[in-house]
Amino acid sequence: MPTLQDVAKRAGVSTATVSKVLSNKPYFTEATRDKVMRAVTELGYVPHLAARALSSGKTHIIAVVFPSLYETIMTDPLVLRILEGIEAECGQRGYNMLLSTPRVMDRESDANYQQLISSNYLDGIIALDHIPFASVIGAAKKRGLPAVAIGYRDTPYSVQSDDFSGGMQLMQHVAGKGHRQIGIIAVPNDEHLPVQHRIAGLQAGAEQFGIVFDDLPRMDGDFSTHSGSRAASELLVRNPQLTALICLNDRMAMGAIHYARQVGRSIPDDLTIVGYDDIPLAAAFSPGLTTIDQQAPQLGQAAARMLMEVLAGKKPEPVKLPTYLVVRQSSAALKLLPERG
Amino acid sequence: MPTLQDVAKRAGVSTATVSKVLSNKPYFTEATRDKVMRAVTELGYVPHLAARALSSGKTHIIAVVFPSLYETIMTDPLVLRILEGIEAECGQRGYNMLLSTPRVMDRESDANYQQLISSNYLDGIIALDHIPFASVIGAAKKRGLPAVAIGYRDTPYSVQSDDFSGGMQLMQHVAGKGHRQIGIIAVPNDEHLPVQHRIAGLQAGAEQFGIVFDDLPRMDGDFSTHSGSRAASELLVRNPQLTALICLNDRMAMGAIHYARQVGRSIPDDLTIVGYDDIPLAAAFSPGLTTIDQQAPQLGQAAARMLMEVLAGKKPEPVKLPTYLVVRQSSAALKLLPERG
DNA sequence: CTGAAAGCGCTTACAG
DNA sequence: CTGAAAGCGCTTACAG
Repeated sequence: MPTLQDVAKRAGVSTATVSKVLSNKPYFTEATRDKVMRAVTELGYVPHLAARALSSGKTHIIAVVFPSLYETIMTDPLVLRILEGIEAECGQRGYNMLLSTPRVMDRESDANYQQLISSNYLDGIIALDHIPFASVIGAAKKRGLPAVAIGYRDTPYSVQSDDFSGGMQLMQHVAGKGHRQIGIIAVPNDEHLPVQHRIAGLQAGAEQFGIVFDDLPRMDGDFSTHSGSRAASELLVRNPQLTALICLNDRMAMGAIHYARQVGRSIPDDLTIVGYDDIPLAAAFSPGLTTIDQQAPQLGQAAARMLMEVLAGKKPEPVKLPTYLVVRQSSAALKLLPERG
Repeated sequence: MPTLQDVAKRAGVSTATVSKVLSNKPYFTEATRDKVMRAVTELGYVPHLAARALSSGKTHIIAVVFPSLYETIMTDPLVLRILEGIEAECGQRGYNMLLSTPRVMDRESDANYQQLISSNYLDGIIALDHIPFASVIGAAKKRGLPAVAIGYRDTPYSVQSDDFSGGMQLMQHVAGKGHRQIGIIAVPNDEHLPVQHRIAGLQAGAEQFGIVFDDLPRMDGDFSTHSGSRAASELLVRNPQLTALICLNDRMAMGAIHYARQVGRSIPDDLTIVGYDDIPLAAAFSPGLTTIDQQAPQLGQAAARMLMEVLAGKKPEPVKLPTYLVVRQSSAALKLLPERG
């Protein structure tokens, strides 16, 4: 492989000059540039990134960190959509993304992560920092690594989805359809920061309709479809009067629908079920899932863009992205049942 | 940040010795090792990976390459599952994964990719090399970069799913249920190598049942749910006699089911629909989707393991992973309709 | 506008 | 078993 020295020799200039031309530093004449560029193409020269990294301190690699608590984060379709947004932005700017998925309960995995952020391999990180008791951004900050959090972490640079509004929109939709007997399927508050905000939003929405939120039955899962089925089962068995279930992600909603159908409930005639996230399959599900679009790709893109600004020495403002209610077929107005007796 | 020199000074040895201890080269005394390790922990030393890369030629980074033809590859749940397998293996071995998603029809994106594989940044690559006319592995081989293909590319190192058997299992299941009027929803053969093998498998399966495969109506989509709906619509409008649809991925199958229900067909009573892949949501879908489990995580893991062997100087044999039929509720035996007239 | 030279932080023969 | 020294391929003040 040809080196920068080879290029310099061929172009008849110094390595310093080649370096400056390649990194577009001022100033050199057009003639020099031409000579250099010709040599570059003739030789098929490609910069040695490790060498460049060592001498410049810049690697053009950013890490995308998706910590996981129990199951691997890779089963979550939302992750892919966020990645998509990050990738789009990084690709354009010539940055590469390194994927890191530390399991926060696993000492070895965590040690790997600590190594990585101290290794001078990374120009910065973007972290989906959702787990309350295990901040992945904190460690990066301590090392002085530029970092952007997707979430509610207390860092200078963060992008958030407006989970509070999302929760409120969801409750307003369901309560607005006349439902009062509403079951909540969430995850434990202390495991997921955005869920805390969604719950607060649900609560605010409930108040508007005179519903006492704390009286609504709630069952927590772990975001998996399976846990959604299980939670739905427990809720419905204990509270047969429920006419609607609000699930705080789409996969649990799909699991809930699956269960409800198995026991003969028809969605939405018998039971309204709504989700959160608007993953790609929410539209294809039958019935189509009413849910909250939390703009996952835009979230990723905003985070990447923010990190690029930080790397450029700017001080970008925090970003909060709006959420949108997407109404499909899994929710319907409450049917007035004939009075009993 | 402390350097290796600092460690050497503190431990009272040379940098060469520290380097050897850290990389576990023979030979040094236990006493030396202790001195060095103590200095390492006292100083909180972490190796500078770019420096190490420059002098050793090893980066401990491998690229995972998912080329995409049209839409971003990131919408495919299968991708995440393959990544999961690769990640599991790499994490254990101390390798980091760089994600690269070149759009093969986009010159700039492709140029980025070419740069990356020539940049000395990568110890090797794993590529999902499914697009017939655009080999992503070829470029890597030319650069002498160790590479493992997931797919049918003609390279020394590859792992494949047994798509032929998968196709055959699917057809055997459907034809075995008595269906003869079967519609096929695929993607164009010249866009996806595994699909060519699945089609061949379908054909072989059909023959066993005396079905002339080429007479079966076929409609191609692009793997998206939406295209599945559209393909189902075209097939069913033109061929109302169809009693089963075989779709070559789960997302198109879900789209097909969605459409079929909208026009009043009941699945599976009225129409059998099967998919391929067994993505996580296939089980939660209603009805549960009959499909082929192509062992995506294992595919990724096998590829990563194979690459590690190549990097260790071995010459691993190609791997072909079996497929499994997963029977759920979307397929049923053909009902004998009352004779006409 | 251009170049000589030092230096980034490691690893690796080589000699002892 | 240990160390001195060269070298990996760039970038960056600095001088001119």
